[in-house]
Amino acid sequence: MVLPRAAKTQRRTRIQEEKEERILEAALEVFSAHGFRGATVDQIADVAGMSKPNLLYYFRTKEAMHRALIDRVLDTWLDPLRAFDAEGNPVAEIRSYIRRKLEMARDFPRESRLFANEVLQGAPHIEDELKGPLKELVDEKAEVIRAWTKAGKIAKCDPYHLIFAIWSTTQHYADFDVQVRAVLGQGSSGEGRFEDAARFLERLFVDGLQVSEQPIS
Amino acid sequence: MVLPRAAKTQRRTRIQEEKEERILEAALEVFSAHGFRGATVDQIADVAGMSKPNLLYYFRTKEAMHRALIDRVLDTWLDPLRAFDAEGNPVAEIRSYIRRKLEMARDFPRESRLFANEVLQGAPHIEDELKGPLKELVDEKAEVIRAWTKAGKIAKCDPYHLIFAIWSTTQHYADFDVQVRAVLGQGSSGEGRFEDAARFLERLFVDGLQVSEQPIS
DNA sequence: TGATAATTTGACCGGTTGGTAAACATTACA
DNA sequence: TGTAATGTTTACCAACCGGTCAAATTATCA
Repeated sequence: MVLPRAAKTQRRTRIQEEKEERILEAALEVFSAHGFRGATVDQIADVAGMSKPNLLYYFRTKEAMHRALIDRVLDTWLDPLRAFDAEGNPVAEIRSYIRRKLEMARDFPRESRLFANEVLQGAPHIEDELKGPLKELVDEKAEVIRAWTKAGKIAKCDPYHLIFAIWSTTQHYADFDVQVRAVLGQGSSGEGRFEDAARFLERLFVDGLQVSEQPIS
Repeated sequence: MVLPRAAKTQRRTRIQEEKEERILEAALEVFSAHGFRGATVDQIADVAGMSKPNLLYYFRTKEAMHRALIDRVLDTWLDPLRAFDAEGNPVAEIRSYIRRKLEMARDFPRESRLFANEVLQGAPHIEDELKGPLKELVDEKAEVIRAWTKAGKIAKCDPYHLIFAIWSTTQHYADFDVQVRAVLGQGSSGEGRFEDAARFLERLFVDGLQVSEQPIS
């Protein structure tokens, strides 16, 4: 047989799982760094440590690899938003969401850039995911937030733009990492960056910039 | 002479200025939509309405075009931050900066995406600009903000992360436009999006999410 | 073990890409 | 007007890219 391929076999061989794993890891590395068009199959094969035809034995096309990668990563990427709890304390929930998102920007910057690259260029490969599962999840959580504002538990605000603001501020530290580093300079290049960001963002979202304490004098 | 090129001639001919203008406009369109690597010279030539060799007569290489485009756009892109006035009212200055940045995201989304694409992929072509002029400008304005916090005019906060937060939240509406549209759905597809965002962001940065008025009941 | 299926590889292909060479056309200007 | 500089085009190239193919190698299991 010349075309068993992963898709046709009922059970995954040990070797299949291992190789597909290695390929997707390499694909994440390359796609996140160069975008879909900027990435080359040779590059991915090289990072995965196998020949190009061998790689194409497991994923027929570059698009198939990208699709498989998106499918695998999207779910875990949305986990923090799913954890948003309608029953919890509003301010604590938002604070916790910010913290989780920031941790993901720190620990999984490649995943963040994978989506950023895609969305930035018009989301040609993930339009359905955006309009489908993503929108539904956001709609659901926006309703939770709206209930909180109506109950007077947090300040009245547009829940969608609140979510956008949390996304953008946290993912900024993954997507625009080089810029953040360039501006902060060598001094703050360690992990302290994320702790400072966490402190700032928690305060921003909870208190805003209005003076909350009187100056010491 | 076979190599007069723009660089060699002392004075720019009328025709040179016109063509270079058209080329940079087309380059902005294509680079911002596909990134440096994703853009092709043929595409740019097509959008500019001229043949590829003709285009390469004015800019020797794809890189030269990109470089010229960056140089031209970066200055105006940083204008809002330059307008940040140390003598003004702190809260009013920040509010005004947010508004300007949001207007730029609305009116010049291509410029925003041009930089976003570049930075996202590690800023291989603008590293010097980031570490040089950008960092210096940010350092200067951060000092202004720090003075405000020390004087107790606004809440104590890290000025760098404040600037990052304003950048990310405002540019989000340009860079991640398709995602914003997908999540908001058809209903809010008009310009109202930006007015809502402006209202939300002003409130967020000034007041935070803490309840500032008692619920009506 | 032997045969069958699964995996891997080198050679290759057609299309695209950034860029060039040189002939041709147009403009500027003495 | 004539001519030299400037601008434009057609044809082309070498490198690269996604993907194929058939042969070779390795794993599976009766």
